[in-house]
Amino acid sequence: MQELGIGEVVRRSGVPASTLRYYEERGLIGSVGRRGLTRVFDETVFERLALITVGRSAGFSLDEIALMFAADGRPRLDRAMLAGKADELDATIVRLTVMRDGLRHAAVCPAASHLECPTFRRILREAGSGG
Amino acid sequence: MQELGIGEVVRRSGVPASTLRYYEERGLIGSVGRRGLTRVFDETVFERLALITVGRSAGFSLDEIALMFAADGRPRLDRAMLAGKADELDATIVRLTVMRDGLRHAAVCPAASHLECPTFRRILREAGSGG
DNA sequence: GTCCTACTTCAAGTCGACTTGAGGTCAAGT
DNA sequence: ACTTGACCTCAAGTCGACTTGAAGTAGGAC
Repeated sequence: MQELGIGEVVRRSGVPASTLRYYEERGLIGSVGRRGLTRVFDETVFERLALITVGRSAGFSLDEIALMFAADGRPRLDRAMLAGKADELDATIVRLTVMRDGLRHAAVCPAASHLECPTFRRILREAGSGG
Repeated sequence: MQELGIGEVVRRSGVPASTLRYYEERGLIGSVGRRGLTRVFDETVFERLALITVGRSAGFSLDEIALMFAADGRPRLDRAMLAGKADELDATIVRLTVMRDGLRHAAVCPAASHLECPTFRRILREAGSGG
């Protein structure tokens, strides 16, 4: 597989070098090795970065994301954890959907304040009880 | 409407008093007034807190959430902004859905490492390009 | 040989969102 | 009168996720 310098990874991923070093330090991405001092990555780093980005925007911490990578070690626990995370995500998706609908409504609602709009308030109540 | 002390709000919302004070300072919730030194809230605070909670888990900053409340001031801009936020949310929801599917798959996938699983990698690629 | 560019380390700084702690007020109970 | 408990303010601390800056190295162009 092709070897990549950090600059190349920065260019192709848009992730700053400082962040890449930080992720490596945290064990989220692994450089293949070193050529002298400088890190050498391979193509798989982009997949990991994609997963990190998506995971972050899903509200997972870097530690949690790191756990998802841990292929070695107890796979049993790992898989249960993944399913758990999927459930968490499901709940989040529901809440976001409610929020999105609320915003869409508020954007066209004639009420002076969104908090005075019955529809918006109902939506909020649902979000509060459901989440 | 019924007047509530901060302790009551804490009990019914689960939000710590320190956080309530902080939100008030940031202009996210307004106490109705003061009775002596102590803050007095009314029932609408729960709706606001619900919106804040949902908004936070949707990845909005407190500043952004504060803007959503601003009923006064240019309503035109406000509504466009709300629609924009709704679009952002839509994108987020798509990404989360992809992530959730990826996790669900990984939870049952027989591959040793999730990164070796073709399905998982395809899902990631989609997430990366779509996000 | 020295300049440039791309990399390196390590410590410290930043930012958002809170939390914690010290010290004070006030009303009610004993 | 005094203690208790719920509240207050304000400054400082914490935590996660990075970023920034200073100082150094390694390899190629001139």
